[in-house]
Amino acid sequence: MGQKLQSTDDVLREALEANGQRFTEQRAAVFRFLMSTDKHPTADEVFLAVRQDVSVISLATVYKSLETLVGCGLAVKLTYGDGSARYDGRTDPHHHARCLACSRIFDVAGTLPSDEIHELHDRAQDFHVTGYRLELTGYCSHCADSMTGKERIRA
Amino acid sequence: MGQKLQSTDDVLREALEANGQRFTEQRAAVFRFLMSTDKHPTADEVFLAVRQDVSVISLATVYKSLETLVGCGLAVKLTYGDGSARYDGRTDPHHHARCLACSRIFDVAGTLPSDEIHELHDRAQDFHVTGYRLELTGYCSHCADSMTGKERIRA
DNA sequence: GTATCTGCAAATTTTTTGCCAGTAG
DNA sequence: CTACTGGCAAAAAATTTGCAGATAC
Repeated sequence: MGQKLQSTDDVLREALEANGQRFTEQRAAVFRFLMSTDKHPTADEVFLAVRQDVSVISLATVYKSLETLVGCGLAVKLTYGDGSARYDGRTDPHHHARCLACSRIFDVAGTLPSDEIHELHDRAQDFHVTGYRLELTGYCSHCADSMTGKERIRA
Repeated sequence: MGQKLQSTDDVLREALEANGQRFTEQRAAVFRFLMSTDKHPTADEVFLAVRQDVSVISLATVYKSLETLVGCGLAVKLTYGDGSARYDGRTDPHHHARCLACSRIFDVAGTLPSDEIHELHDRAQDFHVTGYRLELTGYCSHCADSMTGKERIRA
């Protein structure tokens, strides 16, 4: 709770200033929550969690703050076409695994080996690659257990 | 153009029947259009294109048809959190590259080498992997050309 | 002091749904 | 025949926006 060397708030303040934006309590609360969870919350979930932390914040501000964080490279927006976008506060390289049954998203450590990344750069001719995103699909252990095995056909 | 052995319609009919669904002219038109383009159209774009082909079809039906195709494994739904979902009729394994400037999506041939896929399976402990999706981000040649080089910072 | 940010409510955009008539099998 | 589909228009869900007052710097 106290101030450490380079607290979460400091990281945010620095990133915001680098992008010519101001540090506000609302943005800090959103950022703190994102950093504190390995869930991948929707804007609405962030809103519900953060409103307990900060007395007042509106959903619109949460949307704006999240967009600001993404713009500063402090968060990543994930979409799956099933309802709402999700936000990930982890900025170190990692992958995601999404359960096709319960839609939860799990982190998977690691990155592709650099030679594979080079290979991809080469294959994407005429395209200047700056990043990539890898998502596994399948079934989490919980959902896999509660299945007979017959429904697990569609990838 | 004419009917070959195993026409596009036949493929569709077969897939639909396998999933206990009926073959209809609307679904066929949507499917034909999806197969005929390497763009990655939104539902609305499919609607606009298909309504010229088939005399009457409604946007709601396009949505329903696309969802049916996805359910039969004949199309893939892609979302990027910037507006609408996009649909891809190519079902052979390939990757996508998305331009951060113009939002267009390009196909990138190939798959990950199988040892890398095994590696991913292993790393995603307790998760039954059935598939994956790899997306490159960056700038297409057209957008890269029209940039000074300074704006190309954010990945 | 001033440009930027927040909150509110209204607007937009995208997608889904209910219901009746039409049609595939 | 009968259940599944399509069309329509209305609803729902998610996200964005305009503006006035508050706030960071």
